[in-house]
Amino acid sequence: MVRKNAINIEIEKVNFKTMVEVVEINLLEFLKNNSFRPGDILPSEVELATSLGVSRNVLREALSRLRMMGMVESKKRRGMVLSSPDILGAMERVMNPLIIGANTLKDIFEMRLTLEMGMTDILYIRKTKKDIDELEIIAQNEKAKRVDEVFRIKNEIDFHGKLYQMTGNVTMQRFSNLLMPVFGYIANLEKIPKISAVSHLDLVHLLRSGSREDFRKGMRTHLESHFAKLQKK
Amino acid sequence: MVRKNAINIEIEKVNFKTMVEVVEINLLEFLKNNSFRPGDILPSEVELATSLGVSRNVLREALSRLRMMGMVESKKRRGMVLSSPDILGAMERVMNPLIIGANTLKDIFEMRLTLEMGMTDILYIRKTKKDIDELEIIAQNEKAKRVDEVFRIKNEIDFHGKLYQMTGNVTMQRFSNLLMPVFGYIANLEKIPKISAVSHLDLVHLLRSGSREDFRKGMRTHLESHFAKLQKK
DNA sequence: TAACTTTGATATGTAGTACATAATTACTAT
DNA sequence: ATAGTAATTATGTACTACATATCAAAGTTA
Repeated sequence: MVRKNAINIEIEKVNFKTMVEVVEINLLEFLKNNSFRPGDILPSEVELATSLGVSRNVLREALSRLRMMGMVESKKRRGMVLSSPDILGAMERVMNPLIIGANTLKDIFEMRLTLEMGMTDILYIRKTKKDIDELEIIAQNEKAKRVDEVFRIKNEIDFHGKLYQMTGNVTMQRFSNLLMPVFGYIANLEKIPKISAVSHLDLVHLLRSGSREDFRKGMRTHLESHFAKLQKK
Repeated sequence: MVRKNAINIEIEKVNFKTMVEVVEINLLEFLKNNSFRPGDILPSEVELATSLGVSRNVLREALSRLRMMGMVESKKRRGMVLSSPDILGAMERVMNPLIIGANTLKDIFEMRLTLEMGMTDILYIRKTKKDIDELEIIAQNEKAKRVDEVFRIKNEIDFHGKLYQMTGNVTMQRFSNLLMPVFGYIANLEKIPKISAVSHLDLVHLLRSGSREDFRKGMRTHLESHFAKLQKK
């Protein structure tokens, strides 16, 4: 390949893809274009490799990525089958606040606030007495315990985690579990004020006998310190 | 290995991990335990392979996964450096409504509703006249165009996509872009009613001169048909 | 004939070798 | 001292080999 000038060189470098990356893209395209569905059996590794014109090595490195996402499962002799990917699986592995960029951390924190402000409607559709009772127990526990920093964060995670669980939306719940470490990390950095005008226990009572609007406003007040911080920037 | 009974066999099968999976976990642990930070240089492939007791082949299949997440970047001779992962990258690749499980699709759809109900506060912090003007143009466009099903979905995506963009949260915006195909897919299946009590244009006006509460209620009414469907189940 | 056993074939999983390529370092000659 | 060149090193790709699990078919026994 001839390199004509600096600009071309730059473009080449930016656009340069290893064969593994290319094969990964081609595989995804192949599956989409041929309308593969979960349960369908893929061609064997050697077939794929030869038809893509790469070594089995490269093909397997690309397949390894699909396997990580749960999109491909394989058994010896039976071959590979396409399956429903686990859309959060990959995220769960890399969710380490220490290596994620600061901007992304901020974004994630805001998403958590957004989800909790928006969960009211679904919460009111799915809430049960049993769940509210359990939530109340969590909220009461924190009063009993020592007002320790570590415990406080744990309580915060327990309480809000229970709320997510009450939505009956397992994907949202798992997503929130990813967000929690980030919350803990930021809470630790920023030393969030210890008291809010609306406590967890207040929220429980609102959820039990208040209107949707009441609960939403309560949640907004409960999260006020976080929103105030956003406003400053 | 002795197989005592059916239960043990089952347990063995569930817990069975390939060496690639084990190495992937070990690598992530290794990086976490040794406090690697973005920019740090990893040991060479041969060093890692020998220290983990596997072939370079297996190691590279595991590394390929980290590379996919953007967690590892490598240049010839220079070696591999740890970098900030792209937490949504993997999700973007597998977000194909046709292969994602029905339950997950439902969850994703609910998350979209939750985010849009919860985005009000951040929207009011970040909104600018310029953005609202642009949003209005989008809302007006849809009146001009033919009330075609395909166009309707496109408009819906344009409008709500613009809202996400207005939050200034690129992660949330990217996330919403993932949700949109799912929305389109479900909208196509369920034949969502064409008119809502609160139109896009109404929302624009609320956002421009109404209070937070006004906008939130407007959005709730705008999404009513979706919430009504949730209630039935 | 039916049930069971054995054997063979096949696809994935892992290891190892080889070599190309890019980039850094060391060396050499002027 | 500096420009140019050679050696070094780590990744990227290819190929071979073989172990292992599993399915299928052939063969065997009751």
